[in-house]
Amino acid sequence: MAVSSGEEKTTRELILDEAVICFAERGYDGTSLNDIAAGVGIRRPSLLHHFPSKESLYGDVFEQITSDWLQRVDQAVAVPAEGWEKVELVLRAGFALFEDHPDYVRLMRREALDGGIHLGIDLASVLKPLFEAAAEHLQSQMDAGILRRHDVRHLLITGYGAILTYFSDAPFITDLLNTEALTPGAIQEHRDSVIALFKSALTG
Amino acid sequence: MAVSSGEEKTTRELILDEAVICFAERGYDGTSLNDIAAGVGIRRPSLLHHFPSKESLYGDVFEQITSDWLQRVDQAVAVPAEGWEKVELVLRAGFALFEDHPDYVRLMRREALDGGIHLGIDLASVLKPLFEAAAEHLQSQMDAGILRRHDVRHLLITGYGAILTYFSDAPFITDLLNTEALTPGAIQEHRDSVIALFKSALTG
DNA sequence: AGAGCACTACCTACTGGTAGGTAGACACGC
DNA sequence: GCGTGTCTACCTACCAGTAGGTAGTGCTCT
Repeated sequence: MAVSSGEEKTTRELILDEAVICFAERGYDGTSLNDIAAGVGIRRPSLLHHFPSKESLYGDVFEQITSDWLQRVDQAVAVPAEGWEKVELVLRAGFALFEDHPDYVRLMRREALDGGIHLGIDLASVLKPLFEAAAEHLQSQMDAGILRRHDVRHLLITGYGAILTYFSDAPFITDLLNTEALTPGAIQEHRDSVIALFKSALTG
Repeated sequence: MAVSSGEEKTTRELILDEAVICFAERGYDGTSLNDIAAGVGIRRPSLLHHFPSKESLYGDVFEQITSDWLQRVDQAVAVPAEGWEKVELVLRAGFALFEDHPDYVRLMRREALDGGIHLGIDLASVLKPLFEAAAEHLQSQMDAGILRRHDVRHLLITGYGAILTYFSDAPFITDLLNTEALTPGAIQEHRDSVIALFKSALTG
């Protein structure tokens, strides 16, 4: 074959990509190694040449996702802003992140659904520092009178639920709205709706 | 055995109860008929004497849940009230329903996650009439100037996500809050937080 | 006797994982 | 140049274990 101008993905990367899709779509138990291997175009034993076990493959998938995730959250949080503007920026960043990676969302949701710890993965320990940082920031803004008072932790959980659900339950919401939920336009509508809701609660 | 004073549950009912727990906890693929049978205290073939297949058992579980659900929703909606009061009543009814049956919530969430249609179950078609009725009611209240204007459908989806998530992701949220999420006190706190959020958006 | 219910024993299909082998790429001493 | 050894990446064939489901037996209660 002629030398390609673009870089080629390694088989390992192809497996990880396919695994994300399968695990997000059908869950850990609903996905067989045969499914993933077939998606890549190899046999199961060849897949197990790259990953020692199904569990370790799942662990690697999860690690990749969380690192992508945390990286983008850090970027979003680093933007200098105050009060409601900052909250809106973070909300928008959350929507942008999920819009780019709807599969990640469904996988995270499945993990949250299966409990704090599943296959050695402790979702809460990864997200807790972010949660606490956000809570303390919001609380200080409320104490300073910049934002209206609320129970910050429950407010954050409500925000988490409101955003995550739209993406994780997208197929269901598509049926409910009679519109494809994951089109940029539909996402934008929901985003603006959520932002308006929180704005009315936190400002004024 | 001596005649018990209370009525005894049939084996079929015991199986359904155990199946709800197992399917909610570990999902359809993660639950084996052996798990359910063991929980009831019988063997798998005995279970299959009462239900022709795993799929039909799941279907019956789901049907029981949705009928319980719709019944209680009808009760809640029937209460005469107007404007914000009505909204608050429905929100409270939703929390009460989920608090009584946290397993139902996780099962529904798994169903929503697996897509609108899974094993012949069409979740959206069951919930859509409710969704539409709620949307039209809210819209008419907004048109009459009783409630502040919002995109009602997106608002409803946000409410759905905010309430459902707290229960479906309870184990995860327990870790996040350092408090058992499903205690009456914790649920009440979250309920009040959600109600305050929507009140600030819909009134004033 | 017959219906209902639970049992043991068994089936096939498929799971994650292993064993062993092969084809090609690369480096080496001669 | 050329064999030799080693490495990677894939394959087929197979393993033990478990899944859902079936057949047939026997107990118990009416």
